[in-house]
Amino acid sequence: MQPDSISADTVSGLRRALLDHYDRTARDLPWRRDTDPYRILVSEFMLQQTRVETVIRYYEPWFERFPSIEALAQADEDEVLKAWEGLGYYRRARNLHRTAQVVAERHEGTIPSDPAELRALPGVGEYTTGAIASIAFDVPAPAVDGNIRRVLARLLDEEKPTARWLRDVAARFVFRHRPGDWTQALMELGATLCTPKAPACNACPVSSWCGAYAAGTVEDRPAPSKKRVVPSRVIPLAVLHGAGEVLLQRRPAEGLLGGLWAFPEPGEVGASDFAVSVGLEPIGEPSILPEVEHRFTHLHARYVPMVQEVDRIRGSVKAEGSRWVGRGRLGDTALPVAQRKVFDSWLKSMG
DNA sequence: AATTCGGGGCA
DNA sequence: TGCCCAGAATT
Repeated sequence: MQPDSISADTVSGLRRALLDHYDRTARDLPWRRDTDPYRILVSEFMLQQTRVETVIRYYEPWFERFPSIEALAQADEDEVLKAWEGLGYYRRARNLHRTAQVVAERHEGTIPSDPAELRALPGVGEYTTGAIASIAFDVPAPAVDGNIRRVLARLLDEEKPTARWLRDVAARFVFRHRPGDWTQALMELGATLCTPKAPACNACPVSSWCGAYAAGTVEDRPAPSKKRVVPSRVIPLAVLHGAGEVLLQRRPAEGLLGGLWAFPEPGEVGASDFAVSVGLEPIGEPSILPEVEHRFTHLHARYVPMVQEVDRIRGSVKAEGSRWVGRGRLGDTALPVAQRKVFDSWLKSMG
């Protein structure tokens, strides 16, 4: 169905029914307590491709560390990544940090309400622009996330909603009187009733306006994307330790787990040879810790930790961006989940 | 338009 | 195991 073929009566009836339902049943989420732009900004960054239940554990602690956007702008990147540890998509954390700095330097510390200025901030895309503008500032800007995409595709019985189509439909549906609540009402519907599988159409407040419901195609809207084969990779890790500490290395800023700390990946080289290559003197024979399997979205990794004790007195590391950490001395070292498992496994092996 | 970015929860 | 989640940036 084309966006411009939606009647005005349909739009207004649908909006009223959905907002009434939202007013009665909206979940009490931490970022719905107020519309402080900094709190909304942080919530939208954290919620990118991440479930509400996951974000809740990180949300309030974030503001204890970084109570204001100025505090965030002045924080060290290590501390920012540590607060983000385990949340994934770590570029978001670095972008949020940079956004805070841009706001401090170019907007006098005030988050802009203008969509064009929001869109120019690092890590703020089309969706986040509309979400922040509407929720924090009551600007009637459309926003389309995964939930809203599904809801709109079903309402208009559209099998393959393109980005253009979604923009047009969302813009047509924007509610000028309550832009933020409207954005959230659509997302809430997708998260609670209009779910990908087994949607609760019998409980849906807008089923009488739903094209897919009328056509009996709800489960097929939108059409599933074609699946890709996820490659598997064996990744050896060098667990070099001495004096009760183990060597970690900062990963490059770009690419997988960028900016986080991890065990070095020696490639084809053995653990003892690798130790020598970074200026360390091996002590005794290398050993192996249990494999750690980890499934990234686009990669299935099998980490093979190769342990090698080294001399901490006679040698010193030549590798860039490395640090020694021991039991309970991780400090602001942000470790990815799989690396944390290897670290804990090493601790256990040391007694 | 297609890829690359984490991690967790659930059928 | 497969799927998807309050997506953005890059190509």
